[in-house]
Amino acid sequence: MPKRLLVTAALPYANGHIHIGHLVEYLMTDVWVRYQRLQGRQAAYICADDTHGTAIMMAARKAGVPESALLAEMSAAHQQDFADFGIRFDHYGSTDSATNKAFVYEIWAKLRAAGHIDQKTVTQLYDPTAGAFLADRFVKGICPKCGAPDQYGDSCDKCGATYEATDLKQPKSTLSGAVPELREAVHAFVKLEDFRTIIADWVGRDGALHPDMQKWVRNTFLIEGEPLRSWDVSRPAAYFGFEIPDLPGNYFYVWLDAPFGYIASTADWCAKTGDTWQHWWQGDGVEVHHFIGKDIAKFHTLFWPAMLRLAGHNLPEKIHIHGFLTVNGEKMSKSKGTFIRARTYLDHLDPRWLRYYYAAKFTDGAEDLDLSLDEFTAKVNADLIGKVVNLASRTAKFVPRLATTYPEDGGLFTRAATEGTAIAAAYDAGNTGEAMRRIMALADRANEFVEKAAPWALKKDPAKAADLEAACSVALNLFRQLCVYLAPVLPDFAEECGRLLGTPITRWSDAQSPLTGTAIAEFKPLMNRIDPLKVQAMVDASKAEAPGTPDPGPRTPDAVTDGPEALAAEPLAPIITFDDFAKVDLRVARVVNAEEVPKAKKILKLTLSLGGDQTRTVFAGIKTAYPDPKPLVGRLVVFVANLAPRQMSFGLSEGMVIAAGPGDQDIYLLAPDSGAKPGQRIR
RNA sequence: GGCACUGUAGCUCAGCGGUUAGAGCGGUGGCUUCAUAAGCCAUAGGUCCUCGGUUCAAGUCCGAGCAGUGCUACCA
Repeated sequence: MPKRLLVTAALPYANGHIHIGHLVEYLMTDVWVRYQRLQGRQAAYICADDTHGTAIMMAARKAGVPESALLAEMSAAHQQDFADFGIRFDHYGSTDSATNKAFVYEIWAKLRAAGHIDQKTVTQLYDPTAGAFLADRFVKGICPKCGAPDQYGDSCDKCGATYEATDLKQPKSTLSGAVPELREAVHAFVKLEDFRTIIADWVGRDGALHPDMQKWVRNTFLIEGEPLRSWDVSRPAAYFGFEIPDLPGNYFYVWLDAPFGYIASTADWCAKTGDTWQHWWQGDGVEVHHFIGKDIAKFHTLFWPAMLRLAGHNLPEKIHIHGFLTVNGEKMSKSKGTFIRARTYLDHLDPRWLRYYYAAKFTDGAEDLDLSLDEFTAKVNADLIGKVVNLASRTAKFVPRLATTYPEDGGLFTRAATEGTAIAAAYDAGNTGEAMRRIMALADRANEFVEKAAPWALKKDPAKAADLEAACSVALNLFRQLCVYLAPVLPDFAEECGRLLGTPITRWSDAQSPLTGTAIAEFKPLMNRIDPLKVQAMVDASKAEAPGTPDPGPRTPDAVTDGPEALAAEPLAPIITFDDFAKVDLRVARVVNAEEVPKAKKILKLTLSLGGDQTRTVFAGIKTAYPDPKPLVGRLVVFVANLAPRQMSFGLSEGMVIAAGPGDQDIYLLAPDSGAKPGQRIR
């Protein structure tokens, strides 16, 4: 007996617009849900905006509006973007709802009652200007171990030391730039170890996770002899979220309430339809399927099964985990115009093209998926236009109706009907790419048939009218099969095919028997081919949207408009005295040797000359930006000469070189103008 | 360094113990001109990363190594 399916996609954060990376997940889920429905299964597709947390709070403050205003606007934008890509949710809710609050309060009561909560006083940095405690990522300062500046509050990016944010030297809030002060606060922790067996059993359940992800969870968290780390689920005010009932002034961490948004959104939907949420989350008749990206696997594979079990709900039947999107083989890049918002795509291109291209790339694994814009153009044009649409386009207008008995076709239709089983299995498993390959193979065979039957030749000979009708009836029925198989990906192909052949496509089994005798309506173009110029226009528009990235090319100084992002990302530090500054001895130095360090991904070993026979060795974390050390040799750099030496696993580092930029590829060494001599002091 | 994944035609990938290793795109040559310059046929192109092992038989299983990717560690 078929089970009902409750399907969710991850809840997009209300702090930004949907982009083509998000769409991987919502399209993957949409295709799967549509497939299941074609098979006659009852499926609910539930989503919502994820609304809580510090980031939303700060965005609202910056905009000078209440959070609710921000949320309403973003929810509307999200839903419009999804709708325009043909992503059809049964309900799109919000985690900032009374329903969700009730679910969160309920689980909280259960956690308390069962003794799964620990409370510990945590000394944490507090931003008096913003009036908020600072999560690790909102504090920057000097690493207590190695003295590196500009480090986040949890670990040093330079020496790798991990520490508490309170250990940072000269900390400052990235929210306001204020100097944080120490304040004590009680935090609540869920003792995750209490749920170890539940989690391990669920992870081991056949089919719950892809084997690769199963290994990941086991190797990363379920390590023998190591208890699961307790999970800090509370945040002191100010925080945008639900207040904890028995800890006034404290709020639930966003990742506690966000997943309950799946259930709350279901409940809100059920309230409209007269159904009950229990009908979808409890008992034998239903399976829960979550679609998520690999970045949030931890929350869904550890915390969530534990919470669900305690709440008395079903554990997920399967968590479908996908990888990230790359564009042209690289991470999406604002400056290259490959960070493309859903809306920007829609302004230039047909959403069905992306639906098909993504579908052709989906697998059941968590590997990244590449959108090669050239391949995108070629594949959509060749497959959808050249093979599928063309099949109808070249046969539909020759005859007024389909033959009353299905003609002999050499077994083509039957073979394609049989192939439906394999295609269905591929869809079901999430191997949509395989499904697309099989469908296109069928399209190839259908076009071969048309080629041999040559209806355009038969048309010229009135004596062959019966043959003409037969040929077209076969071709159009093969086309219809393709439309059925493609229906989860391209629902409007199926719809248009229904109109063309006078019989709607409503079920997967419509591909099992040919249509006969129906009148053929006028053929209308189903889809246009992709014009590469439009793809380029979309990329150009995305580039233009990217802040602070003027087009390369000749620039005059007054034409440069530098964006505010860099400063906003890291506000100015508190005022210091000249004496403070004078303590830092900056020197011009020449790189006399630069080499890679074995076993270090980010480190280069630099030998700096201060003139004469004075040299210093520095291990600098700049390799990501300067992968080849050779060109560095000979150039002048700015060197912090009186920084305390630091023993590192590679050797002794005697200072540091100064560079700008946030990290990774964006690191820019400073250089004095020509004429400066190694050893000269910089002041 | 740790854990994992990947390495097959120019590109994207399929094949995961069994005949001469496949598809699509791209290349080349031809045919067709019904169709949104679509389609069909033919053809070139491969040490299936390397080295060992198991087996009657290995891209396909095992071991080691190399390379790439992701997470993680190192990163004054």
